[in-house]
Amino acid sequence: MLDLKFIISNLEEVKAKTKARNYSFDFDSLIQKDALRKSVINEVEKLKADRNAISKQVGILKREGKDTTELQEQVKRDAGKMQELDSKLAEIDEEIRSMLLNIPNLIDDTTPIGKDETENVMVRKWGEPRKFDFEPKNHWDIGADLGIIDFERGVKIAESRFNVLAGIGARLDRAISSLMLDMHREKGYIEMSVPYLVNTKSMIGTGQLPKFAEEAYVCERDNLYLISTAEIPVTNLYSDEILDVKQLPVKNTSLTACFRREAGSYGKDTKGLIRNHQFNKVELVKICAQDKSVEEHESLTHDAEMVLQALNLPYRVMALSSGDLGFSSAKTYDLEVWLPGQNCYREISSCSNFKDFQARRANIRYRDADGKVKFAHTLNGSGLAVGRTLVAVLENYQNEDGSVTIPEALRPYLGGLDIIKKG
RNA sequence: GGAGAGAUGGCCGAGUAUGGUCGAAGGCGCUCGCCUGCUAAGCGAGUAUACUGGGAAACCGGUAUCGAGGGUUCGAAUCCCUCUCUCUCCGCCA
Repeated sequence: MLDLKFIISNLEEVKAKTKARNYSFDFDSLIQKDALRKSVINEVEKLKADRNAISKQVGILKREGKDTTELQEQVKRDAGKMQELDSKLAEIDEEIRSMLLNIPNLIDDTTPIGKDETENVMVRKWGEPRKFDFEPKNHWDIGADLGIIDFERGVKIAESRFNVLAGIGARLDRAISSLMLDMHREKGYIEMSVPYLVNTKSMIGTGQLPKFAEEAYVCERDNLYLISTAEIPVTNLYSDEILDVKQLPVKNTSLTACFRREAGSYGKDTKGLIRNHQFNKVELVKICAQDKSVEEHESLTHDAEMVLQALNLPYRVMALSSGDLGFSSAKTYDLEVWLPGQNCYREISSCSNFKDFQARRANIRYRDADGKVKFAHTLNGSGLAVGRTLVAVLENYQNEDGSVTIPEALRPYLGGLDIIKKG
């Protein structure tokens, strides 16, 4: 959520930056509403000031045993008017809030301007794609052949885009998660185990609601939502709290299942593990002081990259262009891992700096060294998507005979196992 | 699921019977100053937020906020209603 005063005093900048992300918003009606709001406030507060003064007078006179009937009558005359204005004001406030909740974050000045993902900018590249002397297979073929991914039964017990990992597949998934959590813990992140169901307030806090309601699974009866990312519970852990600047930065990591309806993506990535309704992800979340988020964003991205390096998976870092940027983010780096089976780089992590956008919604603040209470900056990134990492391992480490070599870094988590073979 | 208790500032906690001088005692914490050869202790002062009007600003005024929403009243932390959440006991259960 943007600060209304900031919008008003920097209207042209806000309009331009909103347009840069292909968003249209009627700022003029927001400005009008705000003007209306101020005039109503003026009117009603004048009435209330009078009322309060008279009431105080009544109290004093009563104690002296004097008659106050006339004063009381005087206040009664304005009671209806006050109530009317109060409810009008409440209505206007609600309208303004709902408008504000639907305005995306301002893009950071270093975010490249571009119409969509084709204009994302590569920041750096790590590792060289392996040269195969055979035709590399897709992970769904590798997984099915090895009997470690069971797509049919996933569909049977749930619906399409659900899958089952079996045997070494399940263990590999767990090994990858453990490696990630251990690496992050060594970097000072605190591991958190959090609810997978959250309330509406939390969904609004991080920006999933009200705008993206169709993306979320809902438990209507209990008014709870399945999380689409650990960002939601882990960031909202600090909602309505005032942290001390000495506690910052808060650095948390959390492994959760993530649930996404993937509405509107029918036909895309229907095969394999790339776009499932449920997947595991290790998330990194930071809460920091306002002047620290730029460097914290860089280091968070670096922390996510280290997992790919530990697994020796080639990747590139892309700065998302304004047109591809998520609603709440000011700046995002996507990590894209090389997938030889599909002969392309695919997103495996998204590291974003939200600045104070989420903090305003979730009311996450801190007391700075100067004693002032300020909105914190929030950041998060996948570190990494576990399912997609599994995909990358299968495709990059596949052998001609259909077996898959286990990356060195994962072997300690698999009792020293170094290769997955058929049968 | 049944019965009961509760929700007050950064935190703890009084106030609720008897509505008014309560933005709210006291304590802790924090900030500044003093003091002590360091540390601790001690002494003094200060210490909510949002909105809004005026002002270049420092600042000054107003309104709101004691879980949320509504009601009674000239006036509500305090009385009434609804809701949410938390805790305790019982039941059930991984």
